Amino acid sequence: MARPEVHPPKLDDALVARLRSELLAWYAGAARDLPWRRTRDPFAIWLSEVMLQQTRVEAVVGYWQRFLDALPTIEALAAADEDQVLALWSGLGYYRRARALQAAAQRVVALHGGRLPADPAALADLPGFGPYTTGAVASIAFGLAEPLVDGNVARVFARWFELELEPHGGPWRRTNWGLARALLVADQPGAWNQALMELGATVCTPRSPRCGACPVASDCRARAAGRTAELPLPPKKRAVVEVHVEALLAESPAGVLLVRRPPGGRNPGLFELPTRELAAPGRPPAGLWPGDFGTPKLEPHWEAADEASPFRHAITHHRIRVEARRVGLKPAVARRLAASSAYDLVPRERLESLPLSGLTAKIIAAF
DNA sequence: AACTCGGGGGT
DNA sequence: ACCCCAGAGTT
Repeated sequence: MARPEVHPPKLDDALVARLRSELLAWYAGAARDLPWRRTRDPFAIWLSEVMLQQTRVEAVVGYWQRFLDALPTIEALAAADEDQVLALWSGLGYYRRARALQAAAQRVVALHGGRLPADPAALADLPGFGPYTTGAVASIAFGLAEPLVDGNVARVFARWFELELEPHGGPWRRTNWGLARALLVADQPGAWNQALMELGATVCTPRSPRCGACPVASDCRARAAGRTAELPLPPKKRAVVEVHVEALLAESPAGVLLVRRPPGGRNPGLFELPTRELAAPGRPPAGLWPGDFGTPKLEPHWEAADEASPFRHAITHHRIRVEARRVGLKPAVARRLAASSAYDLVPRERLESLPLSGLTAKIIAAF
C-alpha cells in the first residue's frame, strides 16, 4: 500500500516575505482584544496558555481573571492549597493541567527563584510545558525566536501549502514544526505566532473559512485548488463510550454529602456526588453507594427522593447519562457519615470553594 | 503511535 | 449532533 503522497512545500523567499508582511499587517489591525494580550507578566501569559490547552478562548476569559485575582504570582500559586487551585479550575476541565501548573510553579520557586526562566530548554523541563506551551511562553512572554504549532497553525499550513498529512503522525509533526520554524519572524516571534493562530481562529476556520477576509488568500494553494473544505484531512474518529451512572444529592440541614475522588484514576482529588455506575439505563447495580468506594451504605437512611430528568454530559469520547435524585438525610445519619473518612458534609455556601467537576456542579445547581 | 483526559462552546 | 479547541502525559 502506497503512502499518500506528501507535497513538501517550496518556500521561496518572495512567498515567505509576502506571507510575513501581509499577515503581520493584518494582525496589527485585526487582533482580538484578549485580556492576556494586555499584560507582559510572564506568569499571566503562562496561565493563559495552560488554560487555552484544548480549550476555546471563550471558555477561558472568565477563568483567567478570576485565577489571577486569587493567585496573582508564581509564589502565591506555589504556596496555595491544592484545593484552592482546583476550585479555581472547576468547570474548565482537564484538571491535570491545574496540578501541573502548580507543580511547575513550585519548581520555579525552588529552581529559578520564583521567576519563569527565559530559556526554552528550562521551560520544557517544567510540568505541563509540552512543545506548544514552551514555544508560546518563550515567544510571547520572552520574545525568544521559538516556533509553535497548535491546531490553528496546522490548519493554516495545511491550506496554505495544500498539505495532505495524516493528522498527528510523525510526518505531520515534522512538516508543521519545520514550517513554523522556517516562517518564524525572528525579531517579533510573539506577534508572528499569535498572528498565525489568530488567522486560524477567526478567518481560516475549520468550516466555512472566510477567505474573503484573508490577507494571504492569493497565496493559498488550497484556495486556488478549491480544496479549503477538504483540508486539513480529518482525524480518525474515536469510538464513543456510553456511560450510565446514578448520582445521589444527599442533603441534610448541615449540607450536601460529597465524596472525594481517590488519587489516580479520573479527576483525582475532586469532590463529586455519591455515584454508582449502572449496567444499563434504569438497571440498578448490586453495588453500594458510592459504588466506586465500597463505603457505608446509604440506601436505608434517606427519607424521600426527588427524581430529576437524566443529565446528559459529553466529555471527549464519553457520553455520560446521569440519573440523579435528591434525597433528604436525617441529621443523625448525616453526622455519622460525615464523621467517616469516606464522606464530607459540605454546606451549600462552601461549595464554590471546593474543587467540583463541571458535571457535579451542574447536578447540584439543578436541585 | 495510541490512548486518556468524566469539558465545553460554536456551528 | 457533531466538531474540535492556543495539548500534555502515560502506556
